[in-house]
Amino acid sequence: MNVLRLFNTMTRRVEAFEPRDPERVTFYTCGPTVYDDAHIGNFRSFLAADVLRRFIESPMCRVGVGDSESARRADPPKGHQGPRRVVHVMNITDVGHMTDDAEGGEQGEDRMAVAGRRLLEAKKAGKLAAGVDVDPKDPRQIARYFEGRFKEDAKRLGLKLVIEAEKDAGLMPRATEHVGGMIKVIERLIARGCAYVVGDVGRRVVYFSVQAFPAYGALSGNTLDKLREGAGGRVSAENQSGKRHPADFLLWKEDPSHIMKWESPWGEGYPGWHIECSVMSVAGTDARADVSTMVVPDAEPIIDLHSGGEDNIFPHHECEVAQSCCAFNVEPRGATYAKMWFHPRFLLVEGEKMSKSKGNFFTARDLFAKGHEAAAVRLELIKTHYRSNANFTEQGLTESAGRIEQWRKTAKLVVAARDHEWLAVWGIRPDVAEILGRFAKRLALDLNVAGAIAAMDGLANNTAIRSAAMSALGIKDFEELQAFLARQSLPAGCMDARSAMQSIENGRRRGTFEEIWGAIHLMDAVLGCIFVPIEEDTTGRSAVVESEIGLFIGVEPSPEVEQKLRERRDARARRDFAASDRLRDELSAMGYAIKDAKDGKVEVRRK
RNA sequence: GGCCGCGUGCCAGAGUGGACAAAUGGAGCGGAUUGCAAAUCCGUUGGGGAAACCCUUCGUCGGUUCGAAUCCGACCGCGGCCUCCA
Repeated sequence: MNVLRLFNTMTRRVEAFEPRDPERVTFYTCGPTVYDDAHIGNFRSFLAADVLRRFIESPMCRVGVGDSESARRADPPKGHQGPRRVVHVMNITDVGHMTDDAEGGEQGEDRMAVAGRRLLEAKKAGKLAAGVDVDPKDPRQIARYFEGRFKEDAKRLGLKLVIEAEKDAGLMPRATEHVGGMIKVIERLIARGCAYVVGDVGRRVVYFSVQAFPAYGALSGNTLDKLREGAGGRVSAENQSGKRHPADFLLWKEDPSHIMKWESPWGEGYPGWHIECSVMSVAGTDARADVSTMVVPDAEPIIDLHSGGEDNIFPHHECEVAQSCCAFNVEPRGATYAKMWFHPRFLLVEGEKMSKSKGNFFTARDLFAKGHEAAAVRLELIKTHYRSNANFTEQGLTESAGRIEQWRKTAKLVVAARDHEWLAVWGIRPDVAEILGRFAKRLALDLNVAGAIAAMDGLANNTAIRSAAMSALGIKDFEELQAFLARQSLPAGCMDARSAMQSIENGRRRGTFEEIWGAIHLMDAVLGCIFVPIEEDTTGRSAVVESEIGLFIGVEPSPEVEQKLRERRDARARRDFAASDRLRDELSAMGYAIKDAKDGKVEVRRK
């Protein structure tokens, strides 16, 4: 099996992923600024990181252990496969930072202040949900409010790290709780001559000196000479005063009048935007690390993997590299901070840039509120290669929902038939090992999720398997199948990898459906779309209410609908199909899709 | 102006030097089923041929190669960054 290869933004090549310790991979993702609800573009990036971390944890994944020399010689290292943990950390940026961040946070209005104003308006308009008690003047309360909402959305979308963080809060550190560490790191940077203080007491500013880090620009291609060339008159003279180089960026700003402020050696003020990630990536991935004393040998990487949206490449990640290497590496020259840089691209909606004015701007909860299941949103957001501009469409969302329904249909049949030998029943036996191999191979080559989905289809969207399982279970026709599917439930989450592997092995040896059951779990542990926590399915689409004539599926029964169904039944009984069709059209106009079922009953769904 | 990613069939989206007329899903078409639908199942979807096979396709134009959707160059288009943004 192939070693995981990814496109590394730092080297601009697809290369083998070689964590320092293959049994414990450190992964840092730049998280949300919690001053508003996260939109689907944010989640596309977070979900790409989630799929990657899930794959790295899968027993199907092999990571490189060779030295970088062997990686360079296209001589693939044998790799490591086996128990592996990913320490995945995502920060919460709850420090405001500026809306007009011209020079790294000195101008404009604080984001939390903007959010507060928006909340205040919502409160006045009565748009805030009942029971929400946020003081729009308190930035910390605002941040907590949106942080809570972010975590709710993220959990429903299956972001594993957010679920883990409920038990281990260190995995989602808050910037406001690490200001002390930031101050320590800034002090180290000043001591090493990589940062300097300008201005008089009362208005002091600490800048990072980009000239102290020769590799500045390696990540984005914006090297210092090119930056100067490209500077299109956007640099305001006002903010340049005191800087040694125009690209120098803010580490600390003394400003006692700011709405969020902390004591520091440079007076009361607030930290720059980039410094928080340098601190939290270390603190989050290694609880024992102390940023005030930590030293990383030579130019070695500090963490294995770092992800963020493509807009983060410059300036944010470029600055992070410079700060972290200068603060922690013995030899900052040539250091890269993270071994692998992973940057998912932006999302288009209906072929256009997402924007509020175009009306194609969606938060995750907008979609949930419209009745879309989180798993479908997840699949739609992960299905396109992370380095392409994905196109999110209503049609695609419907397709993804349908696909998941097919997968679950097979899963329900297979779990019920798991002890049956199926070779004898139907004579069909898909090559499970081949399918799993294909699944892993595709993901291993720069995280080809669409290819992995196709592999999943090979098992979970396979009518031959379904037919065989139906035979094994004695399900004879479509009606019986429907009844079976309504009864049969699925477990809330995937089996752990060990049990899944055990099932595959047992099933294979005994020639039972258990092999497929295990394989579906192993794959869904990465994709995360089939087995979702029961409480996630809040759309109620599986709830069935049975009345004398109707089977209301995910729909509240209403006397009006019942009446029309009865009229239609009578019309059909006297073979008045014109009237019957008219009633169906009327129901359709009301938003219901109907389907004649067994015993003269009619299934009613939302269109 | 500088730096970076992407560009595939009706749609979405794989494929990264030969097994490619191109995975997988959707949509369409034909069939089974249905009063008609829906749902489900089977087949099919560049052109020609009964068929081995031949011709034209993977933004455009060139190049490398025995051979390219796949590698290189230029151009065009989309997206990102150079100001906060996933």
